[in-house]
Amino acid sequence: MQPKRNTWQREAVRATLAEAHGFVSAQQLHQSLRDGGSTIGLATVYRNLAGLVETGEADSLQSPEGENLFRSCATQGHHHHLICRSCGDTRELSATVVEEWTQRVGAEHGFSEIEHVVDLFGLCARCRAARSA
Amino acid sequence: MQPKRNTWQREAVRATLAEAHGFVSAQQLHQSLRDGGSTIGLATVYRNLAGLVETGEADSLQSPEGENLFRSCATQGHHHHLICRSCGDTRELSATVVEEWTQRVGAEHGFSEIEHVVDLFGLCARCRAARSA
DNA sequence: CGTTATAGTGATAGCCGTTCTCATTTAGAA
DNA sequence: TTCTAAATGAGAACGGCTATCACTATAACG
Ligand SMILES: [Mn+2]
Ligand SMILES: [Mn+2]
Ligand SMILES: [Zn+2]
Ligand SMILES: [Zn+2]
Repeated sequence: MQPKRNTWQREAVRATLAEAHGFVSAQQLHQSLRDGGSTIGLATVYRNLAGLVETGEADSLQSPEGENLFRSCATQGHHHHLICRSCGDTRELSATVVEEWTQRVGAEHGFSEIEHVVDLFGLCARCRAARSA
Repeated sequence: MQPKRNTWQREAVRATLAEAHGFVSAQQLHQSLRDGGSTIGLATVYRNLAGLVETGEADSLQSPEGENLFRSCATQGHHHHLICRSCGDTRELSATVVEEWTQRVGAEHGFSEIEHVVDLFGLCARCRAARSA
């Protein structure tokens, strides 16, 4: 395995991702960085986000619209998310019942190498209040 | 609500979708139609697929690669899928435990209007056998 | 230290799935 | 049959993302 060099770009992506409240897109992150005066390129943001996902430092998921979103999660291992589709506020979830269900269903149908992505999108209490105001 | 006209294009999409074994993309469906001698346009395929999804005649989901896939499902109401990522073979699933978990987690965090998409991708027994052969 | 090999960067072109535009066609009511 | 607007389809446009490649700068090495 080739050594990973430490660049200020990667550190900037890491830091800005950590500051974000919820899941953000690569483009949003890039814009935040540029707004903060950085000259980082968009391709570099994509590359470093992919790298952070690979090492497990960041999580990624598809939005319902098909865009890839990223987050620096507190939980280390496999977990799920409850995400406010309005403000992006995110709660990390563990779901033993879902894991078990996945395994059982896969076995029942003779499937292996089951991949499951279970992320919930909803409207948080704060955003619901703001909407009805 | 404006009346829906019956076109041979819509019927062709419906029929070809019904013939497909598993989930297919709009482009795949378009290609199948053209291969069968149809002169239907790609935009029309997209439009009619969207229409069929709206009326519940077809299901749609995102592949892990982000492409939208469509299927004419036997089950009418809300359900989930177990899909072979190699041959596309699809099993329809009901998942009471997942529904309950979704509701409970949403309530616990004060979220409403929870949207959950739970589709499992795996490798079916037949494809697993073929791979090791 | 300075030198150097090369991983990393970034402007930009390209890719691919999807949607939009708009002139033309056609379903279906009258 | 006539008529109107829903539907179509070729192609342009869009948006997210990846590939390209000349250039930069990290960090190993002397
Ligand atoms: Mn899980
Ligand atoms: Mn469900
Ligand atoms: Zn919110
Ligand atoms: Zn299979």
